Order: sequence, then structure tokens, then C-alpha cells
Amino acid sequence: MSPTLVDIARETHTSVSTVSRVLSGGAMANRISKETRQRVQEAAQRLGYRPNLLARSLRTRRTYTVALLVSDIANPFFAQLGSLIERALARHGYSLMLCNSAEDVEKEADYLRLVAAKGIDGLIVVPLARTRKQILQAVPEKMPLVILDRPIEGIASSVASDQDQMSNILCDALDQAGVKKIALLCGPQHIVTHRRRCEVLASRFDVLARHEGPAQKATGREAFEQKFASVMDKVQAVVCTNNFLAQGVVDLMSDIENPPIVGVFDEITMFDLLRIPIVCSMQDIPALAEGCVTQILKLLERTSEPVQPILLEARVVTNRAFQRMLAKSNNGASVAK
Amino acid sequence: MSPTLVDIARETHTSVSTVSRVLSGGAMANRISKETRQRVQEAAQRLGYRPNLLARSLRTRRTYTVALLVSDIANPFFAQLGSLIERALARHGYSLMLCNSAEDVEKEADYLRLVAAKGIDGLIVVPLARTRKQILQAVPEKMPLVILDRPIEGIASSVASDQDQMSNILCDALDQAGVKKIALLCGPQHIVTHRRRCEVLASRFDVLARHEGPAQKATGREAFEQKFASVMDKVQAVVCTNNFLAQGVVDLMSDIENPPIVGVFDEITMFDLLRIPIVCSMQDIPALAEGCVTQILKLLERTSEPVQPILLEARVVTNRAFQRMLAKSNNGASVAK
DNA sequence: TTGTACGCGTTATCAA
DNA sequence: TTGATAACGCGTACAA
Repeated sequence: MSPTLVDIARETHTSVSTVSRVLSGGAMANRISKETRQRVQEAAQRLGYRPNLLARSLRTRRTYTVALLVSDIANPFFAQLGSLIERALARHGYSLMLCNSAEDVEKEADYLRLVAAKGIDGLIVVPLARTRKQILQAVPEKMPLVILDRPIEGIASSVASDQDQMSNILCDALDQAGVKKIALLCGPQHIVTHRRRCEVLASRFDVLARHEGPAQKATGREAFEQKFASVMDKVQAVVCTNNFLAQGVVDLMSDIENPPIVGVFDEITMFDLLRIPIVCSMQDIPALAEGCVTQILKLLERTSEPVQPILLEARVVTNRAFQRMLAKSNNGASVAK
Repeated sequence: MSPTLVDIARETHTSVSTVSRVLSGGAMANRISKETRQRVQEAAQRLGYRPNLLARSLRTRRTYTVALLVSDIANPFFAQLGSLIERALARHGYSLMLCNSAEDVEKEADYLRLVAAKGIDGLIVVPLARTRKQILQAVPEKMPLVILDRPIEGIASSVASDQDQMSNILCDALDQAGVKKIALLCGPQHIVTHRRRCEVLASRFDVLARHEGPAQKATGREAFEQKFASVMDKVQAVVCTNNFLAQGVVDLMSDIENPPIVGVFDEITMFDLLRIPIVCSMQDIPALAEGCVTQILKLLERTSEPVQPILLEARVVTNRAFQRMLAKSNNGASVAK
């Protein structure tokens, strides 16, 4: 067994409190005579003392652990976020507990309860639940909580991209390319980001076909087989509310003669090498990560200074095929601006 | 404050031990009179009792938490592994603590110590350290430990792909395509997987150019600028020891007239849509995840039944461009087999 | 400057 | 079938 404070106290002919003060008390350590302090440290070193963090946490009510609850860390969007969040937290002395909700309300609630029971200090969550109430009945009121990506009414500590802004810049880009009619491939409408993106798109273009399903590659295939194929020659763009959906779509479209533009939220890997014109509205992932870490740290320090929701801007990125297409049409039509 | 056993004991006119037995003792609960059991359960329900898992862990010396230590969860390979591991662990009642070592030996050691101090039950690690000794001086001897992806001499509990097999099937595929001379892009040679892959490749082909660097996209660019450009017309393939490296390479090669084959370990997203012929040697990620979870669970149950290293087979996958190329050369040369 | 004693919430031992 | 009581290892008032 690993040595404890008692062992060191015995070894060094002092009491546990002195040992504790030397080894863990920051300011307390100075109020101890240089001599005993050294004796204690020497003994600790020699015995290979490691504090039992469980016992400490039980006593101090702080675990220095934050939980990140996402739908699936295999999703590159969340994987990048998770990586950056873990790094930032580690820099501040916190560890990360990772939870996959798998877009399942039950699992989400289970995890929320578990996290509370484990004495986790704070929680960063990409929620499935849509109301403050749903969350607060699984997690104590005072638990530091940051909502990531899908804001919830009544919770101030949240970090997300501005869905309207990111939808509109995508629409602007499509507009500029002369798009009027689109096919729309949507993720689950109970998820606020997907829903809002759809709404904006529908308000700005003529939607000739629309398909909804889970945010996976397979849904893209489905859409084509069931609804999109027939309108492919009538629309100028296919828009997908996230990159997984788009991946399925792009797969299918590679065989089409004169493919329409694909508009998509978040990144498509290697999109620059595809011959399909693609325009992405990309969230600022590092800023999202940094945002929610600073938020959670603020809440953890309990310096009760007010926390403001953070709303980030996205930016549009196009691939070469898109740029070529744009250049061509501009040349043909009028003087390029 | 959340209610404790004491509160329920007071409320129900019994002792903490009875309450504990009712609420957490599995078999113990039956040795309690139906009546008091119900009283206790009712009270627990009414007061909204949640066990304090920290206190329990301190007492039982089990946290039901496993740590996963990888270089970077943003790497899709680890992200998929992480997701599957988390799910499997959750099914067995364990939570996951996620640690990024960032390919940094210091951080790795720090995390190993931290994990031990936190009372984590077990550890799945993609190690940077190369000897059993290095690891055991940071983590207690008896800590359940599974080595993932990069086997270490003397540690039986490990799960990985057979590097020789996966390298050789890649070579076989290249052979079949008539490849004799290659350019080789390697990840860090102190990482055993990269090193072994290089060795096999070098033993089977004529390596006209070789570049080494961190396993990132940028290294691919570097290689081209510094060494590869001049031999591009002399080699029939460029081989990369992982997918990040390959991504950089593929980016650069899209401009080349008659691109050589790209050989790569692990998946390249959307590779089917690229006009460059690509052949991948793909690890069985679900099997890797399942393997290390069953291993760790076996160690956690302490049923001292012997644990065997798991070595998995990879399989070769080619994209359409590769297949077209192969078909063409077969037609031209001789009767297709 | 140092030591004593208690509490954190639970489980486990030993009597009753 | 139950209840005191002692751990688990640590931090911290309070006293000396």
C-alpha cells in the first residue's frame, strides 16, 4: 500500500497535521519551522508519498475534474472540441471525464446524475434536453454548468456559434453563385441547431425537396433514393445541416454529370480535392473550446462575477471547384467585380 | 446539501448501517425485514437521496473509472477508439477519464501519476514510453493496465494490430500494381508502429526518397518541398505511415499529371472520390476497442485468469481510382486473371 | 510552531 | 434482523 500521512508522521516523529500542512498546505507550509519541514519532505520523498486524492476530495469537496457530455466523441467536430478542452483544462489543473450521450435522452439524464454523484466540479454539456428544468432535475442547482453548441433558454453560461449568422453567410454565398432552388437535407429537428439552420435556409430559397433523418452518412443515401434524385436537375444546390449528412450526399453525387453546389455546415475533409463545388459555413472550434473553458473556470472559482453567453461568428470557406465555377459564370455574364 | 445516510437513518428511526445495507448492499438487502426496507426506500425516494460516490470509493477502494491515455483524441483514429471504449465501459458500469499526452513523455508520466493518485481502477494507454520499467515507476505494480496499439515487451495485457501483417498486405497490393520504387514518408521513428512499418516497406521496395517528421499534415508538405518533388516521376508509389501524413501528401499531389499511387495506413476520408489511386491498410477499430475493454475488465475483476496479448489482422481497401488503374494495366498487358 | 480531535459519507466488523 | 463503532486518508478549527 502506498504510504499515508500517518506513516510519514510516525517516521518523522510529528503529527499528521504538520505533515499535511507541509505537503499540501500552500500558505500553511510557511508557518512551519524550516527544520521539520525539511524532515517531512525528505521522508515523503523517501517513502514515495502520493496524496490520496479521493480522501482529499471527500474532505475539500473538490475533485478538480470536469465532465464533458457530448453525443459522440467519434464525431470530428466534438473530437476536436474535446481535445482542445482537455488541454486547456489540464493547464489549469483539471482532469476531464468524457461522456457519450449517443443522442439519447435517457443516457444523458443518467450521466448527469452520475456526474453529480461522483462529485465532479463542473460540467460542459452539448445538451439534448431543451429546457433548464430538465437539466436541473438531474443536476444540483449550484453545479457549475456550461452549455455548449446548443443554447438553452435561461442558462447564461453558454457558448455557441450564432446559428443565424452562420446560416445567412452560407445563404449569401449561395446567392452570389446564382442559386435559387435547393434540396434540403436536415438533421433531427428536435436539435435546435439543425432546426434553426433549416428555417433560415427555407426562408431564403425555394426548397424543392426536403429530407430529414439522423445526422449520419446513411441519411444522405436515403435522401437520394427517396426524394432527391428526381429534382437533381432542377436545383442549383443541395444543402446539408451538418457534415455527416453532407458526406453521404457527396458520395452519391460524384457520379452526376453536372453536379449542383453542395452547401454544408462545418468542415468536409479534403473538400478541396473534390470536383463538386462545395461551400462550408465553418464554426470557430478553437474559440468554442476556449470559450467554454474560460466560462467553466469562472464558475469554478466561484468569484460570482457575472457570466455572459458567448456567441461566435462563423466564416464561409469554398473549395477550388466552387471558385472555378464562380469565376466561369462571372466571366460569361458580366465584368467581374 | 444532498441528504446522506444519516439523514435517512434519522428520518426512519433506524441506524446508518441498516440504511446502507438497504440502499447499496446487494445481497445484504435481503437480510433486512421487508417492513424497514420499505420504510427506508420510501424515505430515500422522498428525500432524493444520492449516494456520495467519493465516500464510497474511499471506503471500497474502487472508483469504477478507467482512464484512457492517448496522444490526441482529435486524431480520428483515437476518436473512434475512444468513442467505442467509452460506450463499452459504460455498459459495464465504468466511466472514462480522458487524457491527452500530446506525444510528450513528461505529460504522459504526469498523467500516469495523477491517475494513480485519483484512485482510478484501470488504465488503457497508447504509450510513448517504451519499457515496462518506465511505466511501472509512475503507476503501481498492481494497477490493471492495457497497452493499446503499441505493444511493450513484458506486458501481457495488450491489444494491437499485427504491424508486420498490415505492412505486408499493403506491400502485396502495391506489388500487384507493379510498384518497384517508392517514396517513403514516415512518422517519428521512436514510435514503434511507424518504425516497424518503415522497416517492412524498405525491405520490400526500392526507397528513392525518404522523409521523417511528426505525424501531421504539414509534414507531408515538407516532404514534397524538400525531397519528394524531384523523384515523383521515378517512383510508382508514395507510402505514408499514417493517415495524417497522407493527407498532406494527397493535398499536394492533386496537381500532378499522372499521380503515383498513394499507400497508407488507416483510413483516408472520402478517398473514394479522389482521382489519385489510393490503397489503405486498415485496422479493425471496433475489434481494437472491444479487445482492450475485455482485457481491462478481466483485470478489473481480478479473476487472475491469464491474459493473452491480442494481435489483430488488418485488411486492404482500395479506392475506385486504384481499381480503374489496375483494370487498365491488366487489360493492356495480358489476360486478366 | 505544533498537536489533538473531529468531520467528510460510506462500508465493514462485531456484538447483540 | 439490527445497531454501535471503527476504519478509509485527508484537512482544519481549536488548543497548547
